[in-house]
Amino acid sequence: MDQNKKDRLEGAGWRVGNAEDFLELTPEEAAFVELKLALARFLRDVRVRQGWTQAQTAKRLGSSQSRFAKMEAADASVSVDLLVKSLLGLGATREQVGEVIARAA
Amino acid sequence: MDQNKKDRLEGAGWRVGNAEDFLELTPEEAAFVELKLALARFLRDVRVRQGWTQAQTAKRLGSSQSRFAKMEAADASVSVDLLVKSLLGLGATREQVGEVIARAA
DNA sequence: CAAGTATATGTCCGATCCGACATAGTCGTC
DNA sequence: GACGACTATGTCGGATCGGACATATACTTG
Repeated sequence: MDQNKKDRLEGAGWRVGNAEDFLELTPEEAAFVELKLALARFLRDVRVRQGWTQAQTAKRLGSSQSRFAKMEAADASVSVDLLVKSLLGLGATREQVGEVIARAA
Repeated sequence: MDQNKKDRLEGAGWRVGNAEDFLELTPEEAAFVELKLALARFLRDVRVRQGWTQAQTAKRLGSSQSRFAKMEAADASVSVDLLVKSLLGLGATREQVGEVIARAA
């Protein structure tokens, strides 16, 4: 968010910050959430790059469209285990998974 | 294992391979196990480097010595979530976690 | 706008996970 | 070899996860 918009919102009575501030996460919790989000984004990238639907991809993994949607959304009910297993199941390498975790925004 | 030893064992009627062969894991499953083992080793490194016992470290994390032992052993009852959360809780960064996953043996 | 296709959200329940406790094994010191 | 400190293993009950289903929302096409 640019500074202008931030100022305007705060001028209008809004408090502006990141998820860490808003949800009052500890730094570790924030890092964990970021890590999950990075994996979720990567999962979507892998799927979209192949031109697959969520339903198709879920079937490949022996899962359901709804759960796969939650994976891509980094839903609270989705574990890092599931994200990593799914990525590996779609052909991503351990190296790629590590890179995504290490370097993602 | 060097080739000599491998030959001797196989000559004696042993089949020699890695965990993947022995347990008949798929490549994805093998990669997932390796990933867990890498995190478990890193967790032990972090603890030992600080000169802490398992009990001390577990207490810091709000867990128990027995569970922490299982973490370091990459026990089947330990999730990647728990390993990652524990590492972050001990001060490791997301970048370090990613590097360990990407580059570990 | 109806129908079709894709994605998102809420809920259920069986499966798995995790902290805790008990106890067993390991190692060094006396 | 008894003791103490540390680590490993087995088990249990409560908590969380995950596949499935139902349903909602969003977009496209005729």
